Amino acid sequence: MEKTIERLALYRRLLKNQGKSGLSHIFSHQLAEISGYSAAVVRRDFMNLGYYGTPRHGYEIKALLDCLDTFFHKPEVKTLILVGAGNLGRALITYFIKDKSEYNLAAAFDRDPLKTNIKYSGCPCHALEQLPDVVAETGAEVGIITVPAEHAQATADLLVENNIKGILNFAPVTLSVPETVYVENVDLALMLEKVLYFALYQAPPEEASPLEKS
Amino acid sequence: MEKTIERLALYRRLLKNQGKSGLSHIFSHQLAEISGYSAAVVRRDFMNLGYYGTPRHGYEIKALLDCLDTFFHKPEVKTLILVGAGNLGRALITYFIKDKSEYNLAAAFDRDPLKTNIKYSGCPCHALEQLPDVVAETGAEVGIITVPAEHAQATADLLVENNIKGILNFAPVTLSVPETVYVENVDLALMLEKVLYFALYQAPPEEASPLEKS
DNA sequence: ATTACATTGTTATTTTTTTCACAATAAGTG
DNA sequence: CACTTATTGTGAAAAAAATAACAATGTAAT
Repeated sequence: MEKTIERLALYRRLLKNQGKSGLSHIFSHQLAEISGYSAAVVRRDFMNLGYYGTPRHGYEIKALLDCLDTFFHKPEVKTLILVGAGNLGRALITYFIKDKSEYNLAAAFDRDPLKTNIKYSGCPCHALEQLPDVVAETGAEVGIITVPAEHAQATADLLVENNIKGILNFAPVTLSVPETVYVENVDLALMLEKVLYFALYQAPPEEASPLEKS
Repeated sequence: MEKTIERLALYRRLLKNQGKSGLSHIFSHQLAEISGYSAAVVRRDFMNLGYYGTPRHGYEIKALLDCLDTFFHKPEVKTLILVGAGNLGRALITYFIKDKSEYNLAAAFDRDPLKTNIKYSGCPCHALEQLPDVVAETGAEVGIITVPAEHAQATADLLVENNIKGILNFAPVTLSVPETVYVENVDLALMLEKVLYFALYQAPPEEASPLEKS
């Protein structure tokens, strides 16, 4: 159900934006249109979620949103930390600090003294040594890694030692962590490589390719 | 074969780094270890690629890399552009400009005059109006979108008009483009949401969950 | 009421991806 | 040269995901 959960998070955001348009209901094919998936996938996802619409009227946006919020435990605001205040790290601080109501980016960390004891977009950046204390005080449970590749594993180890349960990893490294810790890798170079491949060397939807079974 | 191609790009990078260690051969289980996939997946991927190893010796790294380079058309250096020189955009410029040998990030663009006619990490940033000329001159084929959500579709339209064939989109918006254009979405907020969900509300590998079929 | 029908919920099918399992292979050993 | 063994290549099975198809539903129109 991993794919379904990814899409549910997307639907939730789309519906929150859509809410502003004043409509009270939405059809599976409309959500399909704006999400880029098919109507059948949308209906199946809601079936898995356990939310039911009505024929002719579709899904009631408000109730559906409540259901999605419950699914994602949404009144709870979870606390995050970020390690690595380089260019990408600082950009992500700015990116995530905006969503105050959804997450609480409590602090950033860096090993470089020149980057610490400063606030970036209002988020305090501490020395790495302070990570255990800050995690203990703030109750942070999820960490974002934006350190250079060579320090990524050590950073992950530090996070794991301090009871972080989930990691969003931007370092181009396969992290080794206990299986109780969830890691999601965001490998920018590989994503670009994929775009290059499919955009330039692959016929549009599904035509001939070197890998095709003949 | 989409998943296979994603992994092939990863193997390629791992092997390039591994190359420094001086070893001439590698086993499927070793590559599995460092890539985080299984040995069976690695072998099947190479089978699909059409590269064959030898029992007892495994895969010859140099020849395998040559094969992967060919697959990804690697002597060719493809030209990229980036639209949206905000925090994230500038961070990505720094990120991608390093890989001179793999890609050529020719230029960035922004609608804000304060951000244009400057170089970021050596990459010139122009006004949006100059995009058609710059694309024509540089032959850029792939674009990176890092503009705010409300301008993302207009940016995509502009890229498409100028014959861009692939887009790496960081705006939290489902872009609508002709199906001859390949779009890869990188939705940071959704990825964080996924980590939160699986890290905090989901038993480690595959245990009970609200979505589980009972 | 009755009818028509747009839309849902769900089953069945197909496709894609992963896992399993093992015969085939070739390198080293005695 | 025969024997052992680690490893590959791949068929077959399983699992996951997407697609197709359609009966059930309930709304609205007549």
